Amino acid sequence: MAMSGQANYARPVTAHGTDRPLPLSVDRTSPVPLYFQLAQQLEAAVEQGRLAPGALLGNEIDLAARLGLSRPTVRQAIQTLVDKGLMVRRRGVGTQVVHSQVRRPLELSSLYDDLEAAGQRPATTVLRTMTEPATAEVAAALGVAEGSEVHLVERLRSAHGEPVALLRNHLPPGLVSLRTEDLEATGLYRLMRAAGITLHSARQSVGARAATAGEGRALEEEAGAPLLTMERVTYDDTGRVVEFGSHVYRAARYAFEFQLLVRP
Amino acid sequence: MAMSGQANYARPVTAHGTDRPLPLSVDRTSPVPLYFQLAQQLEAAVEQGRLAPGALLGNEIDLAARLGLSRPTVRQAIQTLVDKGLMVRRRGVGTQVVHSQVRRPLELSSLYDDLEAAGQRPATTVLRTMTEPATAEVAAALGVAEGSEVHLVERLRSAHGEPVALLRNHLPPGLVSLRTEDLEATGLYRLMRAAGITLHSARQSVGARAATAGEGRALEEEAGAPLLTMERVTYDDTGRVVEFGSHVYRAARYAFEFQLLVRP
DNA sequence: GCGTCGCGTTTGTCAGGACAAACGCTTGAC
DNA sequence: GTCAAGCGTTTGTCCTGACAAACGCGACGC
Repeated sequence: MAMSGQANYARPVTAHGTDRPLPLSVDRTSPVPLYFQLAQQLEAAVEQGRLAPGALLGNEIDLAARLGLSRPTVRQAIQTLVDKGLMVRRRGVGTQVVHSQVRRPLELSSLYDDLEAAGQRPATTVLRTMTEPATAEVAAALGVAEGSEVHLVERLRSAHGEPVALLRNHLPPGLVSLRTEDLEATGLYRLMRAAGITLHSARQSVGARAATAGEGRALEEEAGAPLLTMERVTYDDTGRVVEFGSHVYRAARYAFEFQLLVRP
Repeated sequence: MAMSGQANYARPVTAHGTDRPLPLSVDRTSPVPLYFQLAQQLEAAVEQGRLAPGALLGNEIDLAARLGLSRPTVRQAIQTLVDKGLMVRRRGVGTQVVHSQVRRPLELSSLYDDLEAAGQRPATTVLRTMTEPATAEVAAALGVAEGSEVHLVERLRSAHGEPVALLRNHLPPGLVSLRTEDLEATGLYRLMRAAGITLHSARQSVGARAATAGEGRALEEEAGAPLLTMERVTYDDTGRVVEFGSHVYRAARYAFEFQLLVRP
């Protein structure tokens, strides 16, 4: 490989080890931000293997010149991919694609969406919807006064006709109207989004315990069978608590998978 | 509140509702980046309640002028806090502190560090360290050939004299020297970091199952007792797999807590 | 042979400016 | 009274330019 200079420095972005440069371009007439267009194209290239793991991205200045962009814009695009864990920057070396299967971090997802994405055809049976006075635990989680009225929803989530999870949710009053037909047609999070609530973050606790007799009956397990438990408090973007969920999953049918990144 | 203009627009950063501005300053002689200094001060103010939830941060231009910084630098500082979920930006409104208890996202942490941080005084007993041929499952996780030699470590982790978890780790050969005295004095991740390995990300799966007879004996539970299980594949920053762990936790003694953020 | 120095490369940080888009409030018309 | 338009505010995006710090490699001296 004859190169003019001395050291073997980073070559431009090439497709899978060849010297053919990756086709990258941005559309300035599009309302999509330029940095976002570039980030999407790079991410697609990584996912499709056109940018091999370990491949160097070529320096930011050249990349910017090639695309007719400024360096900050290119940096912003790369930064979003670094934040996702797809790439690593190294001063004096360059930016390279991280080796191997790095999946996306777990999103704030609903079980319904998870199952649907896995092609499992989720179904929901509403067991109860009612309004009741908040217990101490529920009041603390929702940030309301103990004894004040809150909504309770109990649902059984199944996939392929087999029960997967028992879902108990408490909600502060007046946020969403909980109609049984809506709850059985889709997930709770979709209903909230449809009601104009912007979900922001959630605090989860995942543990395990033995099934009670009632849980066993609902989930078609024996009493004492191991269950995976999840408690979640969800906040919207103004910091309000919008939901407190206490869910139990059949251990044989469900596990939480997620990706952790070290914050640099 | 007499203001010159018409609408009640964002006031400057004030301490807890008063009109006393927050003391913010940067040290240009410090090697710490300016944006980082500012981010730290703002984060500390939020944590100490000097910046109340919902408080507006005042517009970026004024803030930059007050600190003698440029707007991009101020934006970079704020952006890190937005990424952490501490603040929310809204165009035409301003940046405000998110309400209430938003904790940090779960870091790629070791059980040892978790317990130590919780003041639990962890102790480790090494049950086995050996080298063995990789099974199909282990080989797939570590990315080595089936049957090639890999290290295996089995440890019992206790807190306050009571067993908490049974830890089985497989490691590719030649990465770290696994001496029993080191393993009992600290956690595996610390040993890796000390060996010059930069941890980058991990893929985890959390589930539940019933304890086997052997697990029951080790953890002082009965066979069939519910256990929390965690499998983890850890990568360093070059994408190498550095560890594959299969851990079981006593359900009564441990749960995973973490914070999820919605990616905008 | 081997370690050290220097140099070029590349990313990290920071400045200052400009225009566009979203938001909330006020004003005005009906 | 109610709804629409207008306007100022604030963040979002993008540009150009500059210097500093870390890294890897070759060249040099021993």
